[in-house]
Amino acid sequence: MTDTNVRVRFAPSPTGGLHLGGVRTVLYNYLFAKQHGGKFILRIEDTDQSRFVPGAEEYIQDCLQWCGLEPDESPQHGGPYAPYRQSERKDLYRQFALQLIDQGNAYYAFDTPEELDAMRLEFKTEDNPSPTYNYQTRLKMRNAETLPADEVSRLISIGTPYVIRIKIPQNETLTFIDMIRGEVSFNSFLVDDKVLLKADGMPTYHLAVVVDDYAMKITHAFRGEEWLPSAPVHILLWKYLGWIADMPMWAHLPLILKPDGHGKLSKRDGDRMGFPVFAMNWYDPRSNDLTTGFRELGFLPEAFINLLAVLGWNDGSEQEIFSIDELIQKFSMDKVHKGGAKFNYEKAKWFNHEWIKRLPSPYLAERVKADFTAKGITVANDEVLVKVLDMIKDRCTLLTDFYEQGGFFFKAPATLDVAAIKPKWTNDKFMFFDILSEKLMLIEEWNVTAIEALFKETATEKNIKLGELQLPFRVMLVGGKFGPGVFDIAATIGKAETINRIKFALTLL
RNA sequence: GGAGCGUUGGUCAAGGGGUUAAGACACCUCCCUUUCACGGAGGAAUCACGGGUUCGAUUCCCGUACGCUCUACCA
Repeated sequence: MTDTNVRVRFAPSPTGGLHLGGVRTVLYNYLFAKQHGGKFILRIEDTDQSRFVPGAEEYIQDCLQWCGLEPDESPQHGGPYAPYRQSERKDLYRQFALQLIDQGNAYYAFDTPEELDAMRLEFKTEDNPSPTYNYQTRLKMRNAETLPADEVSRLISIGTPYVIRIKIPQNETLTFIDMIRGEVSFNSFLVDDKVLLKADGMPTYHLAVVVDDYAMKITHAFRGEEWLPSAPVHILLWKYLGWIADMPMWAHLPLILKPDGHGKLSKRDGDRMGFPVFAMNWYDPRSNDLTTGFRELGFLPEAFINLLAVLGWNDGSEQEIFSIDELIQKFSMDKVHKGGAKFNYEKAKWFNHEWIKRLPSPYLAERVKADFTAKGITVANDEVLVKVLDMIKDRCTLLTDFYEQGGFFFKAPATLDVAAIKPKWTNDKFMFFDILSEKLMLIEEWNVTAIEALFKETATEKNIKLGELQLPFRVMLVGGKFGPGVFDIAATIGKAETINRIKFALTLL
């Protein structure tokens, strides 16, 4: 399966946070490249200067790094086909637009935005609510198809703003093989004369993607399903530019849908329903909005990758948990679903839980420590932290849960759930714990068996059922009704701390 | 409106002419556990609808419905 010629790319435009669907596209690109021993390229499609957002490009690179999906060639690291930022390749595109004009496959157009609006309004009917610039309407517009040649030259020479549009043939069937959907075909009569080169001299996506995919020797192009309708434009471009033999294989990925209702999943849905949509925290410098990401919410990159991989793909077996290496080995585009999938946050969390359970605690400790520190807990001894993580892993779904589930090992609980024990509290129980704290003092070998034995022995002496005492003991040490075995907790926090917590609790009861 | 794409339990999905139509998440019941979890056992689908083709269709073909995407000098 090795084909070192394989070259794929992720080509985002740097306009904001990196969406789930974007990361999945990256992932599929990455898996495909690695599987074939090829190259994965990051190319920044920043041809729309009005949508430029400072920091967005760096943010994308950081996300890829966090996910472990680092490109072989990128703006940051360079590569044999640099530059990898379309704004820096600006001059390249014009010559091909001009070539298309020479060949009669494109033409100059001088219509102002207002004139275009007027056209759309004029031709708008009930049957055709969105008229396009096409073989019919172009005859009624101001362009090189309707103006005499000398007028066109004159307009250009006096600096009239113009665009270059592709001249779509009137009736041609355009077909290609999609790696996921099989044969897909379109008739050109419904395709419009897309702008190739904008008035500011920048190419549109359509021109740039074809020129760059060719220039960068891209062999396979994976993108979201929303691009399917513009495929015929791209096919025509590959053809007109004379590169059709080098056109990449395409795969149009199914969309990730809203959990409720229908439609593409958006950042808004996440805000609305309380789950992340972006890979990492994204701070928008224009609106001052901070959007929480999967990373900051406590997701492991391993789990994030895993859940994205199986959102629309599976290997046909019952396996659901895949490491990146397994994915590289097993991923295959023809097993990608055709239909979109609704995003399910509950299931997403389940994947994280599974990964927490599987990953070794020392590894987890590295990722949990910072959260502990930020929340005011200092871990003096890493070994203790690892031991604690071993004990509480099963009850942590997100990395941030470790604080809730394990904080009391390092710091006495700030509040005790006394309401949980008060109703059944008796003076005998008070006496029990009072005596217990004295006796615990005398234990020489502080370990689970010693503590448990002493606890039972004292309970028998006081003639109280063990079950009646364990819950209060737990609340004293933990603060609430949760956590691993009480005696394990006592053993871990140490003699002095255990006694202190009992004594303090007794003052509240 | 048009075009393209899609449609297996609430969700993710396996399967694909003859099956008891896998599995997972969520939910419910029970077991384990004198905490909370983990773990274990159960529980739900006339495979969107209508026509064909066929001895037989969830699976193939054609329609219909529904949904989504696109229909910008945005990607």
